[in-house]
Amino acid sequence: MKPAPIAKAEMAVMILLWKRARLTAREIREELYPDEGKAQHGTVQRLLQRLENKGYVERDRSLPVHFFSAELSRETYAGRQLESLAETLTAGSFAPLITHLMEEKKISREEIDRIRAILKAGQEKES
Amino acid sequence: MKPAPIAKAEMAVMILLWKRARLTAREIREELYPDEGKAQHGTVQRLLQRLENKGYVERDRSLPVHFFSAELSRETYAGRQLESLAETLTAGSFAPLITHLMEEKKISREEIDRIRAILKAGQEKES
DNA sequence: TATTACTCCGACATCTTGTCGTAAGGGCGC
DNA sequence: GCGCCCTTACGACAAGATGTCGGAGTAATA
Repeated sequence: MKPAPIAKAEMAVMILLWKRARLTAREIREELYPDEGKAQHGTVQRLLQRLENKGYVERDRSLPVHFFSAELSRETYAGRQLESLAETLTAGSFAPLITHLMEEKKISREEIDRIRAILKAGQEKES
Repeated sequence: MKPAPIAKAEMAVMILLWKRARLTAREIREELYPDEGKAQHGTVQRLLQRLENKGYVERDRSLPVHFFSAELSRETYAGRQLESLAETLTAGSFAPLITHLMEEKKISREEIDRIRAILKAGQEKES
């Protein structure tokens, strides 16, 4: 069972929910479709429903007006994507990915410092 | 213009071409569809054509039987995917992605060592 | 009760994807 | 030249994903 993908419009909803949790459908609609033209209510409800089915969004039904929160954290999602990327491209290892980013100078000096610190800390805790 | 995605069957072709360059359509078909049932020739040609249109595969037409090679390198593709991932999820920075991998122990000790070495080398060359 | 707001879900149009079938062309042996 | 085989080029299509509405049902509110 590979993880269900998150489509473009769905991702917009997730990103919103990662920023501010416990939103109503109305709030989400106002954020995503500020034009406020037609009845995009249904659209947002649909997206939320699909995300709920995928288990990525949690719906609080205790009130007639539901509240929505992200069930899948941004970190978990990012991790899964990275793993899947590494799996298809580099037999599951991450070093080659980072190597290329380094060579292309896509990582800033500050980023490198931070990552090194993270790795060092993680390694020391292991021992 | 966002980079055109590589679909599943197309990816299989790319992975093959990343392994061994300059293949004919026939060789690719034999590799991907060993069943050798019907006329999947057309399928492979289609995939190759689409990949060529996307600029990911190069076609050598100098002989009546064409030779195909990957135009997009695995590394470049991986880099783009990582960047796009970082862009949507972490405002373009990579440290949070790696942080989570560390916490989830998804990176082996050996990987960490290798990555640290890479980062260190890159940093020193910079100075 | 009339109004308003919300949820639920069927329905579609559009795209993408994987797949075939077939037309067209080139080389080769007869 | 003719037929045969292999290849390329490409139209077509079914299935699935996606984004979007609209309308039915329902609950609170006036």
